[in-house]
Amino acid sequence: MTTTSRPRNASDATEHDALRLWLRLFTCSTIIAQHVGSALKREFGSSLPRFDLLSQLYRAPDGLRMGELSERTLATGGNVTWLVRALESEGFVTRRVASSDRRAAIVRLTPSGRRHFAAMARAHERWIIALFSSLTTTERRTLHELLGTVKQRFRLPRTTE
Amino acid sequence: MTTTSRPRNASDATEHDALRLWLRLFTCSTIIAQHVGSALKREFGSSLPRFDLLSQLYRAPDGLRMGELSERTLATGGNVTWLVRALESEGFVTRRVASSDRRAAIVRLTPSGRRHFAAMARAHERWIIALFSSLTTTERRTLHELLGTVKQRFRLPRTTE
DNA sequence: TGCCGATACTTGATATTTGAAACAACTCGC
DNA sequence: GCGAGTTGTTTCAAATATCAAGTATCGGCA
Repeated sequence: MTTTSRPRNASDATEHDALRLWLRLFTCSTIIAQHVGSALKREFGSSLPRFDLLSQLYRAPDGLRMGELSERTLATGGNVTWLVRALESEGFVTRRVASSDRRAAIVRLTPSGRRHFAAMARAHERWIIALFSSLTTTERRTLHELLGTVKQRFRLPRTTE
Repeated sequence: MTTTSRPRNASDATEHDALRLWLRLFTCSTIIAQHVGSALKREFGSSLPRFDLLSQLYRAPDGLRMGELSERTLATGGNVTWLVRALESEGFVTRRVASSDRRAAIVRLTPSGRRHFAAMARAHERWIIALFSSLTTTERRTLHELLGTVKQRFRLPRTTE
């Protein structure tokens, strides 16, 4: 069986289009994530999930609940519990019971955590800029918008299938 | 906090541009991966890494070495060993020592593995097409090309930093 | 030959992630 | 106030991933 040339129809192209696109999206994301992740580990003894979690807290001066962290970082609940415990033991975050709801825990950055994150963020920024430097500003914007459309798809109610 | 207008310089825009882009790229990829991964598990008792590995073998009728699998799937060596062992025990792949190099193992899809993958691929294709259906053909092509440029960056020799 | 530095892969210890079940604290209608 | 269902979080075991170190083989060369 050499060079299987099976018949193609019009939709075939679309299908392969979408598949190739997904493959490439996944590859790009994974490569960059590995790149950044290993750099974070090497230079800061950290990781991408930790960085991601800290960055959410950095933007939320009033702290966030575990559930909010879970949503925003795309990590599962159990994972957030685990990450926060580790970061807490290193003194980067604190937890306190919410006054309004005693089930909920509010997580905040400590001053030390804030400094730690700021340092990582600076380095992170440099790496990312370098990685995307092969695109023009316009291209970056286009890419951003197209991905926005894709992402949109997930906010909508379940598709009919 | 309403429209905090802090001083900006020219590079500021670029930086945030790149960061936001990376964040969105990562988010899109992760969401789709979770979506597809859980569907693969639910309907086929499989996972994205397994699917990925099988798809590489599907395209390589002559089989692939462990090392090649590792490169192509972006998984670490140890992980590939682990995955292949699992798939082998389920009868989806076989391993044999390469005749040319007794260190190397050549992995191939079994007929059963081929059928298994084909079934998953059909479903996978449907999901992906649905997920990207909010883009026009042209947009998909543009996205694909832009990501290609980004990916390119990693084939080049180390950047000066 | 016989040794040396690469290579291809596996192993084992450890780290991380997931998913489902378990808990405790909420809310609401009564 | 009292259950019944909800919600926010943790726990625990199983699945998966990583890293470093180990084993076997190779290719070449003195």
